[in-house]
Amino acid sequence: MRNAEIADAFAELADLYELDGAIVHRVLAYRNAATAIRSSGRSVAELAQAGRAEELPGVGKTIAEKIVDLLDTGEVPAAKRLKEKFPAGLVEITRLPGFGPKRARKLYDELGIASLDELRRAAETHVLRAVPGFGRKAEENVLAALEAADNGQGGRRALLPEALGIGEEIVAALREVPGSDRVEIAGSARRRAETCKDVDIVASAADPAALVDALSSLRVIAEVGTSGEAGARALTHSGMTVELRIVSPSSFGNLLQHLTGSGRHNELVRTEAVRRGLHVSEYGVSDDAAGTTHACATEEEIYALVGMSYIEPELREGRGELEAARGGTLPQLVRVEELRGDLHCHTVASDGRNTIEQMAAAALARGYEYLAITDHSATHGFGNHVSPDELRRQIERVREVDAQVEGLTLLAGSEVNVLPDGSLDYDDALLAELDWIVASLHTSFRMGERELTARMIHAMEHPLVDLIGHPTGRLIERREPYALAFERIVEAAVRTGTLLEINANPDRRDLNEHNARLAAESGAMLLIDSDAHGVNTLANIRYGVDTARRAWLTREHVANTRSWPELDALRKRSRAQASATTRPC
DNA sequence: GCCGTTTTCGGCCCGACTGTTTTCAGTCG
Repeated sequence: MRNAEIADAFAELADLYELDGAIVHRVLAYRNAATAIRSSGRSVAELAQAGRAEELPGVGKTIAEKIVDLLDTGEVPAAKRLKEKFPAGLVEITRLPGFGPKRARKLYDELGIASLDELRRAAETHVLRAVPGFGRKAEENVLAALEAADNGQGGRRALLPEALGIGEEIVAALREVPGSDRVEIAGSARRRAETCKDVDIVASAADPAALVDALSSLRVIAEVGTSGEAGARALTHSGMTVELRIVSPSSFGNLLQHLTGSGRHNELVRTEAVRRGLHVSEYGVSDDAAGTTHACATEEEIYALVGMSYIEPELREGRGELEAARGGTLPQLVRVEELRGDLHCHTVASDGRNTIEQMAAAALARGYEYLAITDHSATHGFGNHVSPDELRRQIERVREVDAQVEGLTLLAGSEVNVLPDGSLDYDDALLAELDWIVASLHTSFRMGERELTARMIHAMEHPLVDLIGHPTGRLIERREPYALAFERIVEAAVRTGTLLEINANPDRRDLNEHNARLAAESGAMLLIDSDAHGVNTLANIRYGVDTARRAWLTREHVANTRSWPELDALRKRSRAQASATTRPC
């Protein structure tokens, strides 16, 4: 059973306990456990079966036992009992905006409402307002929320580039407004999460009204809802909510920290503060003993007050960053400027939009020292495969351009398909002519875990495969990862010296932050690539760096922070040669 | 239900908003 499935089961159990009236802290304990399970890079099923689930933060004896029950029987016994007690539609009602377990439960007890349809009817016929605590407005809100849900609105999460694009445009415009002081993106976009529900912007300004005016006149903004001195809430034409909050410069740091989150991170910071007799809020850090409140212009001041070094936004997820910040062991996160080359991109030879020359020029303009041209291979369908003869000609063209271009090492590579049996779709003699080989899966995803894992490991054992491209095959919000035993893949990567890619395409970001962190901790070497299909998408590399940073990676973990000769020396074909030449006779 | 440089028991972040009620519970981020 996958981590996501186990996490879903415990998140659902939390919902059910909440409906059942359990104390909030117990419910929270289940939610926290679900989050820890979801973000574990290791297989929680394997961990639990080995009796080691309690190693996960927030998982104690009880939940560890329940994980084993779930694995053994396919269901947590407590969840089974509660599902018999509460109809499935009740949980759906708790997810409606404005509804939680208390209000859903009240309608169930008073009116027997157990589904969204029944709720709609009760609102339409004004039966709802007979229940204490519900009135005219509640009925209107129910109907509006149900309509929004029917239209597929509500709950849509944008990929990071969409949210960042909106946020960066707004920030740039607001910084130009006379009297504006500081303007920053906050929220999940600042943490560089894979998806964002809305765009949060924090500002300080001498004239807040001018900022709100400027926001409402921006091209991206369709309408401004509520607005005032403290900020505004607006909607973009694409349907994203933008939240602008304005404070005095003296507490800019407090609001920025508060709105950057994550919720879990803030909760942990505040718990740590309470232990020191302090209370952290969006307005300042108050001191019980002194009876004073310290407003913080910068986030650094807040973290210093609670005894920690500054924590980069990408790490603020409640995954051990507080302990590291207390102990002074936070990683020096890899930066996009540290990448010296890109080793996965496409040209018109397969499905790219630009020529080798154009890609080389664009790589030079980015300041790269090297670029590998890795078009798709012989069996890549979609009418853009590269036959063995075409690959030979492509290698020649790469060599010619390499000779012409100053300051860039151009590598002749290929993104080779891993066939269902784990073999590659060019013969070894041709592969040996290439400087760089990415092996990826593009077909036959629906194999069982055992077969698919063996298939990928077989490819990794090929002496010429340098890198596994987009190793889990997931597409964010669209396609689940392949059924891989990821820890086996990491073991094989370490054993064979095969690099694992963080594919920076923002639809992929594959490896994800959890897998990348596990791989690095296990001693595997990672590499960040754009997988660009044109000159414009080389810049996508930033999203791969975002994932790497969220995975706690330093430049040491990322192979392409090295020069090409250094990287060349550490890959497995060089190591094999080295061990062959130093072997005693 | 989890957890411990206060604790193996007794805590567990903080504040705004909403709709309802008349002082606040529930929801949200």
